[in-house]
Amino acid sequence: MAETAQSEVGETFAFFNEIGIISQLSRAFMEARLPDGLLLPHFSVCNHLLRVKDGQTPLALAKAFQVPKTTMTHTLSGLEKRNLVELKPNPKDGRSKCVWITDAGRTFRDATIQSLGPDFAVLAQSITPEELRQALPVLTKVRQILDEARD
Amino acid sequence: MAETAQSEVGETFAFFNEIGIISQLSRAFMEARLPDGLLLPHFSVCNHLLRVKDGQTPLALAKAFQVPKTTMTHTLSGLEKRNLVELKPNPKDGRSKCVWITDAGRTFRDATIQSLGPDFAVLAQSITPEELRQALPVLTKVRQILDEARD
DNA sequence: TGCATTTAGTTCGATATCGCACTAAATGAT
DNA sequence: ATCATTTAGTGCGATATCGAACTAAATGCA
Repeated sequence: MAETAQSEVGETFAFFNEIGIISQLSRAFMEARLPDGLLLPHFSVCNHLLRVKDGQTPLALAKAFQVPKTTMTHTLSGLEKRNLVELKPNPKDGRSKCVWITDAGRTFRDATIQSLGPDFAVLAQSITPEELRQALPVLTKVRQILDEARD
Repeated sequence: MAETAQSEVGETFAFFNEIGIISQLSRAFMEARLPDGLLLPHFSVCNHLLRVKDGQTPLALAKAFQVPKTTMTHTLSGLEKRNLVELKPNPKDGRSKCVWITDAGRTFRDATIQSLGPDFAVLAQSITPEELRQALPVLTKVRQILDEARD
């Protein structure tokens, strides 16, 4: 253990540092395109409901995004207030609910993706989709490791 | 533009999605090791002051971490209250200040890195430093692009 | 020099995030 | 069937984050 090079520790920190800063920057970019009081988590949930599937429970969504369930409750209440999602009772479980996207929610998600076109174009000028695609497996692997280690 | 494949858009989203979740997870891991009311930004600032250099202005730190200056004010006030950093007037500029790490700040940073040893060991079991090192250039490039585009 | 503009930092208000404690329903063991 | 335990979601309080407006100092320009 004492053999673990200091430089490796430093590089690991650097790795997570970059991750954190990119996360912050990309979030700011996205939110600059979103209307009124909607933030990245609102979009992410709508996108997830459409990309993956509808009718999931709030807890399943909280796990998918790795946020505490109270945070998901808050996010969903914001979406519901704007009629972007609908919460119905879960027929399989009386404690639970199911989250369904609405037409307005789909429209919101599509419009947001549209509005990001210019930003993606700028990004694509400097970095190829190949390069991003190349990095993705490592990121996914790191995510899975952290995910499993979270106990 | 219309030629831009849908799949590429999807992959770009996936990329930033992974980034966001890894950021969240790694932050949670770090904060689980930190004492009392100290959070990741507190550690990050101390680490930066030691790794890069001491005596920088709050604004320089805000830019380094890509956070609004009001957020940095808040973070620094937390560090100062615990005597982990010291804020002195900037001799070159009467409006400004310089942030210096204290002995307690150095101790805090070293102890935190120590305490992360086990987590890093777990990580290293599943992914080699080589793999992280491999992904780093892409991340740095993405960060720089976003950074420059931020206007 | 005098004055408009820019810049560094803070204050303040709004709200996102999250831990803790709680309720109600489901599950499991006897 | 009964009752302890677990689980899904919410309410509440603390605090992190951030935008807008403000103050004071520096800068630029006439």
